[in-house]
Amino acid sequence: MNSHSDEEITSAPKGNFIHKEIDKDLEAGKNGGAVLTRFPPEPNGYLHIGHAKSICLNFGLAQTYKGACNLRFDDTNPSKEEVEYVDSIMEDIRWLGFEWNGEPHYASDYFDQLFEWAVKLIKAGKAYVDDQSAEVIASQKGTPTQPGTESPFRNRSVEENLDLFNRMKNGEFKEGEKVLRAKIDMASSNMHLRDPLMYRIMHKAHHRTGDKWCIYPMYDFAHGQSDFLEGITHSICTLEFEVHRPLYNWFLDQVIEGEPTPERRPRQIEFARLNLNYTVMSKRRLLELVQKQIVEGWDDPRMPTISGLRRRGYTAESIRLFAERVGVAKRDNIIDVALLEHCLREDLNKKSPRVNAVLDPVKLILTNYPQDQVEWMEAENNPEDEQQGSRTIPFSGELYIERNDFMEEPPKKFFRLGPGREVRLKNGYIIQCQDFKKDANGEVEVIYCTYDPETRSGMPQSNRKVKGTLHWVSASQSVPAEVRLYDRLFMDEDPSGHPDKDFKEFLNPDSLKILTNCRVEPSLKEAATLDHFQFQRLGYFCVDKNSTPEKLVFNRTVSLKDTWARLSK
RNA sequence: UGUCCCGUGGUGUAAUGGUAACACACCUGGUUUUGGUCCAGGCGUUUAAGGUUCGAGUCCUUACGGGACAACCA
Repeated sequence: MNSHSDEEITSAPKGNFIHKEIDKDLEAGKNGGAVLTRFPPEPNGYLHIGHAKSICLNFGLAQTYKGACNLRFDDTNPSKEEVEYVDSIMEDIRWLGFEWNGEPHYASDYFDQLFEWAVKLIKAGKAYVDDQSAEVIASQKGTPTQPGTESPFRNRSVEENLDLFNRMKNGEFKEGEKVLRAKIDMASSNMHLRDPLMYRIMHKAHHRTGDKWCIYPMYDFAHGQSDFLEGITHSICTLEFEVHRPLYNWFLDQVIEGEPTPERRPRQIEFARLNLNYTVMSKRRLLELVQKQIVEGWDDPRMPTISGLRRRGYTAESIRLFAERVGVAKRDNIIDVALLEHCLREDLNKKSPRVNAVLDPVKLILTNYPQDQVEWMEAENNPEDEQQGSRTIPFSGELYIERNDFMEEPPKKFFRLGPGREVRLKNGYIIQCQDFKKDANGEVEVIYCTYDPETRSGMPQSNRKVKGTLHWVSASQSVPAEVRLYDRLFMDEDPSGHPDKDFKEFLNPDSLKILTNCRVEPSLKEAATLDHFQFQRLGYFCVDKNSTPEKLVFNRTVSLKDTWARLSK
């Protein structure tokens, strides 16, 4: 009878503190029960994993409350912003699996309205034009512990302010000559309330409004009002804007004053931004990596950008899962990148086919295998998912195995090949090492083994227990490939914790290793760009965007959890 | 020295004032034709001290610790 409310109770999401705040607002009947969030990037760089957290939060909130989420470009500073960034941001959001509400919005859409509101503040005696230089204004601001002093221009008449502001707009002044400030309280304990700047002069073309404007609003004068104009109900941002909230509300109060009570009034809620160990997240630093060509570009697979992660082989699902697992709170946090990697493995484990590849090949000859014989062995594509079926792979008397799968003098816990030892070749036969040959440098050149014909995979005798199982490819049927092993870019756990130092000190010299002699099974010839695979026992790989049918290139997305690596440590 | 925010295992996130839970990491063991996956178990009594209460991670006070704020950036 009352199944509706039962359902609501049982299906109620756990929810973070933001859900609770929204629930409170809803219960109080605010905003007519609407929930409209927004994701407001400044188009001055590419989106990174930290933005992904914010995107998942804002769009996720919209989904759970059956509301919507706007995309708004916070483009109030033409000196930093470019169309390239606008495009990449939209692509990345879509790739993550989200669709914004209607058309994208731009703070620059509201320049006319903001100008009018500025005039309104001037007329109300709440804003004034200041002729002083940036340095003088800064020195009058005081410090967090000492009050500021008032500008000598603070008490200009409304008429003079109006005239000056219009002339600012009309381009009569040079950059830095004048600014418009809000008249609040130079003694406030909150620095942001000490007559903050509303407009500055910039004789720069804007990527959308062109040369129409030469004065541009500051973030504080644009953001809250943009939220208000769009009908945003919950304006979710990161912790550093906490001290801006009184100003956010102050501007809204001024703008609304004298108007009928608005249907919706936006409310700013702050949460702690994402930090990942071994990872630099600041846009300034990432831009530096790109400009100094320490990385190939914004989508370099070592970058924490969404496009970099994508090229590295991260799936959108894994990033959404990660965003869910890191949670949302107000505590400063440093998430272990191992969690990100875990989320990826969890997703890739169930969807990526297992294939054979040998990264560092050494030849293995089966001395008792019929010459020129080729057998096609059946191999499951994914033991985690029968639906993915199976394929056949060529087996012959001349194979390649991984160089480090053979040891001349194996230590105790080494389960793989050594003189006299037996191992299974995955999907093949059990073999025994009889002999090996070294080259002039003392490197193992060829390993000679015998195979046991009764132990072919699937045969009755094949159940015999052996300690190890190796992956392999047939020497003549396998195809050459280049494999790029990416590691973390920084060695320091907290590279952003040393703001004064040149971060080059913390770069990991092994962040990229290019292996050119790899061999992969023939089925990979037809691999499509960005498809991901689990290379048996080696990790998850994807085809790099620069790969061609003539030259296969793979990126290592993430390694398998490697117990042997830990044992040998 | 001011204002604001935050203190729960190694790392994160939970817990109508009522037995501290989940995930990652780590450690043990089991299954396995991947040293993967999967399964089972182990690892904290909530920064400290007071107070309110039958009962406090949760409320109050103080201390201590961490963070933010002094761009014509967002």
